[in-house]
Amino acid sequence: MIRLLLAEDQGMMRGALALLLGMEHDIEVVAQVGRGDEIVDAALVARPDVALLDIELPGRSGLDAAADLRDEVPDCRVLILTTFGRPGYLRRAMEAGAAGFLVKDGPVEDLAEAVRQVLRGETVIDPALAAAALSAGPNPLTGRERDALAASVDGATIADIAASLHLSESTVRNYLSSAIGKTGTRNRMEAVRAARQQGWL
Amino acid sequence: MIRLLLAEDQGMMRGALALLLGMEHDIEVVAQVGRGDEIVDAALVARPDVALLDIELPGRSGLDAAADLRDEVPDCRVLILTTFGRPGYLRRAMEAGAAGFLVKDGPVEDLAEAVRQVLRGETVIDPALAAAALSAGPNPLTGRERDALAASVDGATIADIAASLHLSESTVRNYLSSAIGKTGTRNRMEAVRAARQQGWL
DNA sequence: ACCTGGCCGTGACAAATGTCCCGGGTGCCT
DNA sequence: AGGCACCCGGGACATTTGTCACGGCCAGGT
Repeated sequence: MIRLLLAEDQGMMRGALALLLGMEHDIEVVAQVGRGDEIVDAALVARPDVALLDIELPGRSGLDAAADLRDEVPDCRVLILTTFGRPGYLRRAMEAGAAGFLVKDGPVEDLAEAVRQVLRGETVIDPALAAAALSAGPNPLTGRERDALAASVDGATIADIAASLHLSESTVRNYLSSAIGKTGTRNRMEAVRAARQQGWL
Repeated sequence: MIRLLLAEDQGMMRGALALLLGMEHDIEVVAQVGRGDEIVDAALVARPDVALLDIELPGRSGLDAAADLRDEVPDCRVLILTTFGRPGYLRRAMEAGAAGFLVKDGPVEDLAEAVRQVLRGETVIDPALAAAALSAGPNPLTGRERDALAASVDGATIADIAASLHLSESTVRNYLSSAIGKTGTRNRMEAVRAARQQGWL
């Protein structure tokens, strides 16, 4: 029996996946969580063989949780399941030690098979996505540029960002200008969008 | 047997829901589509008793499709299933003649029961959401203010918006300024965010 | 010891944005 | 006929944003 942990914030999706995977004769869902910061605790208790993690989770990113699992529950293989096949996500997932990366498009039938593959030690990745990730190159943004961009979502003003990062307004504008340049965009909003698209952020 | 049409863009979610609902003894999934502009055609062919529609769909909004169905396939009851329980969405769903409104949180078990309820002529709505929709009041934005806001997502400049709406830049700025005032925000981005949050847009 | 790159800041400037006036036109309701 | 709301535009103005040039600090690599 493959012991599976399932982390997904949308209740209906989580329930549906749990039911479907539980119907497989060789899979048993031993833990379900809806928040990223509950993953490690649940894994320590339930001792799953495979963790199926969404990326966008409240509390803690599934990618960060994957890195945590590698340290704290090394026997557990990680399979990332996400809505967005962003190159940067895939790259970060691999760096965090994930064994597989699936997007929520594509048929459900693949899911159980992917779980079995990662347990056999194989790596499962959509080939097209892998190519995109390689061709896109790594994240060119520095840490602070990322911070500034991330803080500027939802229409925060320069003053807001400066306050939230404890920086001067001039500095923030320099970082943002730099990020706009690196993303090849015309303003904050486009830069945020572009960075999101790539999975930087 | 309840004949069901399922419209949902995320392949895995669609597949999972189809399998789960198909396992119910009294439900048969007679059509699955992944785009909003395929809903009416599919319904005309499959003649479902109930249509389970996501809102955010490529091609055409599930809310618009619900209005279409009321006109073209009036026997078919509409049940809206959405990620975001936004007051404006609920309001628009009701105006489009939907018989029910579910959010994708909450247990899958409710789903089949909700389908049966709408078929019996009952209306299914989360009470808390209904209260929020009533207390929020109707959409205060005029048609053009909505257009201008919608066109300003993703960092379009005033010039871009003016071009895409065939308006002068002055006009666009006036509309945006008005929308910013009505939403009680400080700039475009906040206004867009606030309007989205409410389900205006 | 030097160079590089990230980090943090200032000042000045041009461009974009948001606000407040104003005008005219239309259609709808009373 | 008047009032009202929406549509469309112009002009002036203050504010915000984005760019550029320029400092200094610190860590790492050669």
